[in-house]
Amino acid sequence: MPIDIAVALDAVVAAVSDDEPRVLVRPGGDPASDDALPAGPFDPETDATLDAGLRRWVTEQAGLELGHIEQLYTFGDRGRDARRRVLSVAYLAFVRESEPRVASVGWRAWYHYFPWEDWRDGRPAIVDEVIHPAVDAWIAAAPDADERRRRERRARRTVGLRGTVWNDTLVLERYELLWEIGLVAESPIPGGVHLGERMAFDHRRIVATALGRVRGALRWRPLVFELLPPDFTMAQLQKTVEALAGRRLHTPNFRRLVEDAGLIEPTGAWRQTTGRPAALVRFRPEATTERPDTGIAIR
Amino acid sequence: MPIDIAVALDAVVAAVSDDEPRVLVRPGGDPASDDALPAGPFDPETDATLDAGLRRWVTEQAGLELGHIEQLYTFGDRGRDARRRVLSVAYLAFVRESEPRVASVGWRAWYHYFPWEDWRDGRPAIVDEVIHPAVDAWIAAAPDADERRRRERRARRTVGLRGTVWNDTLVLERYELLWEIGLVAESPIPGGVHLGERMAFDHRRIVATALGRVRGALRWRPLVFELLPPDFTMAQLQKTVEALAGRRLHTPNFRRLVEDAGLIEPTGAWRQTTGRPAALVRFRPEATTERPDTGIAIR
DNA sequence: CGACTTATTCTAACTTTGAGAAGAAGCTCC
DNA sequence: GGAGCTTCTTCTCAAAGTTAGAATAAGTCG
Repeated sequence: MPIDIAVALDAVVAAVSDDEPRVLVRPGGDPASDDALPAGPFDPETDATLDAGLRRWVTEQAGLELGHIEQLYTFGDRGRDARRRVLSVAYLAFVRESEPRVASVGWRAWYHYFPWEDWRDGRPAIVDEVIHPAVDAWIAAAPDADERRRRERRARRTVGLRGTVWNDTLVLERYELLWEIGLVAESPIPGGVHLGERMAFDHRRIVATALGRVRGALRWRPLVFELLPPDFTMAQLQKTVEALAGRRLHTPNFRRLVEDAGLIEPTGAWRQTTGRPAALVRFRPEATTERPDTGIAIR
Repeated sequence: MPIDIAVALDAVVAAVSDDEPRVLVRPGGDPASDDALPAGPFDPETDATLDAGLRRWVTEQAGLELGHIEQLYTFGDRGRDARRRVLSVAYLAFVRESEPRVASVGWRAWYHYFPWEDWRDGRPAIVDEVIHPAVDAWIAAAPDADERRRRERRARRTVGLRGTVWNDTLVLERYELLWEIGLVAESPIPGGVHLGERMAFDHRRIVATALGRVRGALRWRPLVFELLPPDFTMAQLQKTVEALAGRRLHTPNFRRLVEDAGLIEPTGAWRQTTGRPAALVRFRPEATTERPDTGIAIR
């Protein structure tokens, strides 16, 4: 007979504004200084589904109308919340740039919590100056050769140690490594340098899961369009993708990729810029029936 | 204040034997005739994590040692289980072919529940003879033009209507469409033809989620190797991938793909066949650090 | 008008993929 | 022992897709 348990719904509400991916946070959680994700109870009496429950309380609390939502992960580790054992089902939700901003909650840049994930202005200095040295020390401190080999392999895979590739979708794996070696404030390891801003409980881990999911999904689902207004320019689309992917893309190739995939169509209108005017385009929903993967297959 | 609720852990335990992907089921659930997934309670007192809870009771009940496990999805819809409102966290687990088989539970072929997903011997007849006509009728029955367009688009995307592509990863979306139009026995729509074998509760939906996940993950993670013995031949690997993907692959290209990705290395040993002997190979774990995606990028 | 900015198109080298042919190495059977 | 069969393995070549850079177009600003 299962023992009953409280279930909470955590929301990672994502938007992109001013070319910056942002997440909705409750400023002042518990402890007061840390940002926390908005969370609400799942009430089996009133909510027919988990999705409906999430939409209900986000609308109630933040006054936001959510677009596409999807389940992220269910967290049930002991010690997540010191006060009480809860299970929390985390959701990822998208909101368009045009949605009204609310006073009771704040929008924080995603890379505020994960500065090492933003490669748009080149390789972040902290990767070579902080992360790699710390990871090297951790590998050297392995108790035996077998463990050292495992650590070496893991570090190559997650943080591109010794010239190996930096896989931009491994956001969670990277955060977990930094947590283990004491480079983030939430880590139980005392002292040391702490990267990025901390969040309450295990919320930064949840946001890492979300960012990884977004980056992965970008490639095979038309997900960016949930974050853009109905009509947009190619430059706007590219900036949004770059913001999420955390790296720059080659403009002519990006354009060809998106056009050849039939993902967009011209609206016929134009938008003034400080240079040549840009054609306005819109998403083509029929694209989803024409190709197996309807994402922006960067790389 | 959240209301407490019972939490169950459902397991989709997958293995491939005799070139057939199989799933572990409890024969005789409730009602007695339907196969059910093995499920156990999550006990917050004894289990530190959800993963640990799952491993504990699978070992207890089925005597199986699970390899890699991963969380699939959390289901909380009202009406899933008529007896009581429960939340269930579904997991996907892999077991090697060599693992002992247990008497109390049975291994059923995946395609027993999803005959329309197996394209290894060509396009299944039921696609053109049953599914497409029924989907056509459902589109024609739309109340208005707008809804008809939506249905048309959805049908093209999920079941490849009117010559569009059949996307082999959309297993869940396909099952849900068949459910909605009454082509599976679990559907609330009365009468009609029913495809595949039914399962208890919403368990077929969970297995559909698992199959879709496996097919998707195949492309970017070295997941097949969890299902194979340590040493295997290229033909064995290809057969296993084909079994999961549900379609045939071009042997020379498959070999080149896997070899060029550095996924395998020769063991030096050979295996007798009824033709030319085959070289035995093993998975190369270092591959995970050399490329961003370490899957078998079929398609 | 000239300089600058942003958008858009073009092109050439290179890489990957798709499909088939052909060769290699065993077996069975006459 | 060789013909024919089976399975494994290598090769080839055209088609398609990707990368990177140059060039062009169409506006704004001073």
